[in-house]
Amino acid sequence: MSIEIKISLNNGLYLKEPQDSKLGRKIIQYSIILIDEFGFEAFTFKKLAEKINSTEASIYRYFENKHILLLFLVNWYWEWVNYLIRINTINVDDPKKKLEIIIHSFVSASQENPSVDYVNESKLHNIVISEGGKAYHTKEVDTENSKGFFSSYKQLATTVSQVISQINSDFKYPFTLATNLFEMSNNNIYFARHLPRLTDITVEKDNVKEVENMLNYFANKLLS
Amino acid sequence: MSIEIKISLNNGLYLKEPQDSKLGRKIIQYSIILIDEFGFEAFTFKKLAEKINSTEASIYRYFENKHILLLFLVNWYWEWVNYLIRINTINVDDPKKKLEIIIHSFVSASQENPSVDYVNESKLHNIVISEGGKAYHTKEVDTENSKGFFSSYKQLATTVSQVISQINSDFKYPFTLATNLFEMSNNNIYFARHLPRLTDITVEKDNVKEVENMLNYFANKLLS
DNA sequence: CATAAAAGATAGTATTACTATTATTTTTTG
DNA sequence: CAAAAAATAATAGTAATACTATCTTTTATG
Repeated sequence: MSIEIKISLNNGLYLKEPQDSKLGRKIIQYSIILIDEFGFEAFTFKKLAEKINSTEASIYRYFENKHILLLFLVNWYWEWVNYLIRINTINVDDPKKKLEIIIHSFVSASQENPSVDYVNESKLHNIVISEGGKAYHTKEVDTENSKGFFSSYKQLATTVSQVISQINSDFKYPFTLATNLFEMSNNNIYFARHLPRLTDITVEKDNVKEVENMLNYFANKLLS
Repeated sequence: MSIEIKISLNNGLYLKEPQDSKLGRKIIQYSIILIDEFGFEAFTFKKLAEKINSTEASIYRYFENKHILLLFLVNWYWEWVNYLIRINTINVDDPKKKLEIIIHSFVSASQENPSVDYVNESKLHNIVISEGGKAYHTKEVDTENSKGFFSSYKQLATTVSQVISQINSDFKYPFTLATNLFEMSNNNIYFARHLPRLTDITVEKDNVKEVENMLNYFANKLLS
């Protein structure tokens, strides 16, 4: 026996709930592995089908197309970070301490005792870092937004913005700072790995301590 | 007679210099229009060829594929911003004033008296806002980086980081702040237009004054 | 065990992202 | 200005992608 958490997502993100069947969970599990390995552009349902010994048609019964699948994964990640923040800030009253926990969740959600066996949180974090922006940088962003496909990100931004306002109620840009801390975290990890001349920080292996320090410094300075 | 500026880019970005021929310039001009209109994913060389009454094969003589063409356009934009900063900060000694000019260039490079007739700077800025990240979020980033395909962005980051260090030589994150001001500018304009709950600012028409104020506030606070 | 639902097998289509070849037009330059 | 060279256009073709449709087999459930 074990405690299971199931992250529930906007039901427009799938045609059939993938978390409720064996095949569905395999689609999630191996899409993460393949997108991480080949990148989103080179990832296809055909390759995924081969990998899991299934067929393209079967995958299409779960997800409309690979873009919606990416949205599903990115939403899963946003919900996961939301969840981590919630449980790790229980009984924490000091908003400054809360923001530290939030920042810690941003940089290393991947290392937080993974509890869903079909999701490799570390690889999923890498996907969010490398491909996450593609989830909302499309021509369909407005229709998708109206269907609620970004509500988990908004929820995250709202939670963080509230903590920011608790720290400094005069601060004029709580949402901007909230999303920026998240984007900056992913961006600077990416830059450190691939375009190091665009950042000051270094990331060795999965040691993101420098990013965490940097984000804390920015947040403290801006809210002082 | 008129003064012409020609922005020269890394020659790995094209097979044949498009700025030197009529067809090449049409490719640049209409690819900007079409990518802005349809988005990068739906943009194809076939559609572009039809639009300019040419053929796919002819376009392929200039650019290896549409991804390299996007890189070309984004690099053109980076160089353009570099150029704007250079000319607008001549004879400006105060680094704080310089940074204000830099921020102004980030938010409204599009409105700065365009001088290359085959480039619609406003649409190009929209492409950078909506699709710019895709230029470096690919599996080929490391090879492309080694070919110098991101040197214009690095150049921009270096210039800005130097001004930042002039303002406050103790500031530990000049590159991070430099790239972040740029990314934050584009990101928040995008959010204001499509996902307004993720930002505090509003952008009406092309009035990006609020973004400019916000970036100045962030920069001043961080460097004080 | 009957029935429905899920998954697999197979086939097929339109579009995309190219490459190759030849013909025609435009530009260069001697 | 004519010849040669270069650029472009026209056409055709291929492999892969992103699907859709249909039918059969397997698995779950009451």
